[in-house]
Amino acid sequence: MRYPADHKPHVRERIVRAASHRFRDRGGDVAIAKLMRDLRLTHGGFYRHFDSKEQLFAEAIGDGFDEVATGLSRAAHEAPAGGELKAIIETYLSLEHCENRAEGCPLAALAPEVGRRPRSGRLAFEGALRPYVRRMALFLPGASDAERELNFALLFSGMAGTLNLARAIADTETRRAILDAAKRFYVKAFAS
Amino acid sequence: MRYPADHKPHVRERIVRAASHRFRDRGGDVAIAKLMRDLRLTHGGFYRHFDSKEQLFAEAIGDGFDEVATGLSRAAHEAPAGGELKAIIETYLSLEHCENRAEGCPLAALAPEVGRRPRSGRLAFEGALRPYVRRMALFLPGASDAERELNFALLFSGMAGTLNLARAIADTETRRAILDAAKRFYVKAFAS
DNA sequence: TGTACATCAGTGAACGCGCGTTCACTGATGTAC
DNA sequence: TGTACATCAGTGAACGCGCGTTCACTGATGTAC
Repeated sequence: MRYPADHKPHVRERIVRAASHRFRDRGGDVAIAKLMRDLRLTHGGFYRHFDSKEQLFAEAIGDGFDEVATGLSRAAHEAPAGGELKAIIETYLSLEHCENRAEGCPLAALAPEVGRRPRSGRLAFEGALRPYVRRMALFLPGASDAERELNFALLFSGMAGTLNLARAIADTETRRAILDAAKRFYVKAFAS
Repeated sequence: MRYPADHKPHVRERIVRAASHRFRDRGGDVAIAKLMRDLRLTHGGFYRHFDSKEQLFAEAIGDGFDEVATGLSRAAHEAPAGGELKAIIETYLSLEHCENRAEGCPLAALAPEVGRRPRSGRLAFEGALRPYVRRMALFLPGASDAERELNFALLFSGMAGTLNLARAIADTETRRAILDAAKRFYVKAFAS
């Protein structure tokens, strides 16, 4: 082969990673040609790696959840013992997460987008969400897996909604006030 | 004039109303020509009423908040005394609201979309949001306006996030479980 | 009252643009013999 | 070892499509005189 054996999967991974950031930043409004150009490739080659933009979208969401779960897990492990969940909540609701959509939680950035897609797209989303749920559930209260997963749904969907409200507001001080109030609220509700 | 005096504002209102439903249903992905066709008009006439699609978007959001505030206020007034906020929460988190994006809360359907727009778009959003805040704050706990408005931000952004998660999930039973858990959670946190 | 003109909401062709996807081609390297 | 061919990731022109916006035009009715 004219490229090293691991060349193709490596390029594919770069495409997914870049797409993951762009989709979170811009919603569905991502052009294949521009995405490829940023990676010093041309749009024609895209279809050597993916069947369609739709397939890329599904994989990009999975990659995004993985990236965020890793970041939040790190925050938890750096926290003092017993303060893991508090650290996760405060990291999720930080001004930094609010201002960095591209590296942020796909649940916040893309859930409405996914809700508008056909059933196949929603099933792909559920599949991508599952590892995120499992990794975060480790830090959540609850007597059973089912209970912890329901707590994940409540806590993370609530925080995602608050993040979206903060992002839709122009004034930084109002943003900060909302995020801080939400930190207190969710820490009290889930991590006390 | 070749049309009755109130013809133009009446048509304008019909455009905003229809756009409000379509934007909530489909996000930014709304075509002016199709929108006008549904109203038995042609796309050319659109620009007699609006400067741009952007302007329509801003007005449509305001109209959507008004529609939802009216629905939630009605639910509150039909509730037994003392149960107003509980009724609002249970209406917001109902399967019916979940399944009817087009008539649903713009905060859930459009906040991420707005967060991606330039500052002018976010300011327009804040302006459209304000009457919604004021009308809902009437039913919220808090010792001052500021406190009630912060509670609005927490409760409604949280519920919006949960609605978006439920909408992104394919399975109806999982949806219902999440919505029911959220009802209990938010009623306990804000209406007890 | 009658006539000529002005108004303006609505029409539909047209423009320019960007997009997702296809496809014949390139060219560096691997393989067969 | 050397030569002819196969492979296939990547290229870039092209296709077909839908969109936001513009603009010359229509035609019913109001106004000026």
